[in-house]
Amino acid sequence: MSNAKVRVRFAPSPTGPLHMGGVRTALYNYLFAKQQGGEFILRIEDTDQTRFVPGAEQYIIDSLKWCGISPDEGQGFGGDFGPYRQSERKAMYKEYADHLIKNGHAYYAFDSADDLDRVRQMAKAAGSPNWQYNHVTRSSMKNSLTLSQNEVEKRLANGEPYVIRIKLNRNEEVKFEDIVRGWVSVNTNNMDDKVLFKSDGMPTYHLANIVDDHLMQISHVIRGEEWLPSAPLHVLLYRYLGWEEQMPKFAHLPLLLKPDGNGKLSKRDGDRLGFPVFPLQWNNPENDDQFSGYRENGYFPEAFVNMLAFLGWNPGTEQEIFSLEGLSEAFSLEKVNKAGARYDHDKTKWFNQQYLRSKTDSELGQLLADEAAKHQHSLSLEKASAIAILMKERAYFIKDLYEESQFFFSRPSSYDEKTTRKKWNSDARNHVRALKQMFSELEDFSEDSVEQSFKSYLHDNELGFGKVGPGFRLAVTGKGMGPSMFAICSILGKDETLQRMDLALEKLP
RNA sequence: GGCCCCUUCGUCUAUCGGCUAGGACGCCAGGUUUUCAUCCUGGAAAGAGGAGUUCGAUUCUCCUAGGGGCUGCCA
Repeated sequence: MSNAKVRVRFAPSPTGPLHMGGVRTALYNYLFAKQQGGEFILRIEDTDQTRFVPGAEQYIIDSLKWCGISPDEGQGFGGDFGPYRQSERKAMYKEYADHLIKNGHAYYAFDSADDLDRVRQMAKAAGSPNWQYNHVTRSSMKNSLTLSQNEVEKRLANGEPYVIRIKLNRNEEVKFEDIVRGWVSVNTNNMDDKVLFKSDGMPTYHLANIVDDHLMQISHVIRGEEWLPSAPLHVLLYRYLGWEEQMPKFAHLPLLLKPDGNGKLSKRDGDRLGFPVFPLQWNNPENDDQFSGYRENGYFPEAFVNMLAFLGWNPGTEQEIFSLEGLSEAFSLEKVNKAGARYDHDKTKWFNQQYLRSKTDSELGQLLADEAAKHQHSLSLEKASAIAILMKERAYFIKDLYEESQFFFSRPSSYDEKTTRKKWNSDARNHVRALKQMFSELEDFSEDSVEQSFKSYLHDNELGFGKVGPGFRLAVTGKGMGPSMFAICSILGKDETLQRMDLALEKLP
């Protein structure tokens, strides 16, 4: 490995919200950078002005921040290699395209989009589905290879629209070593003369990405597998630009696949299958499109990140719960898998549950109190913590914690129908009445005290727990199941508990 | 269609020529629990197929099949 400083970039295009596959790419870049003591850079690839979506760039920045993987440098984060938006670097690219023309590795092409369309249609009709602008077809097109120099200069002087295409040699094997895949090799006969510079004066991704990576001194290009087919083209560009010695190392990541059926995870899968595919909720300002986000669905960013890290990578040990720091220590590109990873929503929920349980009681209490406040329930931190301790084993999300705790906040407005039918009878009614009498005489209404009192009642009357417990629970909480009744009573307090018992005696049949 | 990449339990994965193929999620059963949840124990569940290399292949090579990606003046 070279001794150059590690600098990696995440280079999304602001054409919409960043989906979880993109977040994972960003995460792997971040982890690698942190582990190597390098820098993680955010570059916005907005060379296609027709696909600009307002708010998308901010969404990307907000998403990275929420995940805790903020770039060290880049759009929105400052740095010495800016600007970090390709549209603002527009003026830089032409010189490199010109350089390629001068050294014979690129040429002007004057074919209009309509021309190309027509040729492709004709080729298709003739049974060839994939017409390419390449070393054989370029000789019958309008470009600086077929037109006289005079003609070319005239067209340029007249301001005729043109693009600049790379000129590929025929039958040349292009090889490079990918960190996750090993040697990859493609013959130029199977590649085409890609457009490097568009007629609107903007570079295409291919040119911009090489120029910027070089200028920004990027050491490793870590990106999705969908870029693998164009990697050889990029290698050639480094070569033709004279930068091959400083060419970054490549690592092409496996794709995230949809949980059902085939294909890569797409933005519509979430709504279809009932889980978010985006980190944050997205409301498209231009139409009514709305996509749910992990944040809004109550996921902890640590859980989301932990889950994502394991989709395509694992540390080789049996540890699965990792903090961000832990991940960056354990991470290695060599242990990234080659095959696509199918997203598993159950596993994601499990991760969230693990993180919920790992919170301290007071953290959980605070989160529960916050959640309750959203629903106009004011709750002391002390009480919230007590409830959280009791309820956390049955929650995946904070909102579960809140919803399952409803009976603490308000008296039963109804009673569980099944439990009423099965457990509420004249005996149950008598027990509740007797217990109420006993409890009313208790000075100490702590969990232990209530339990002791309750158990002495059972003992004195030679009753089993099952004879009295369910009716008691039903009376106080309206439910047929839940955590320890003694703890519940203690949290509710003596007055409230007694009043609820009264209420039940009045309302239940 | 062409090119490239990939292929271990349902899913995420471990194994870097010699294992009863391990773990996690989910699922099932039993136990603990007044109930539910938790927790504990156990269970079902896999190296696509075919050749070759080798004393020995999940592991290396090739072929086939299957899956995925790319195939735009999109990234």
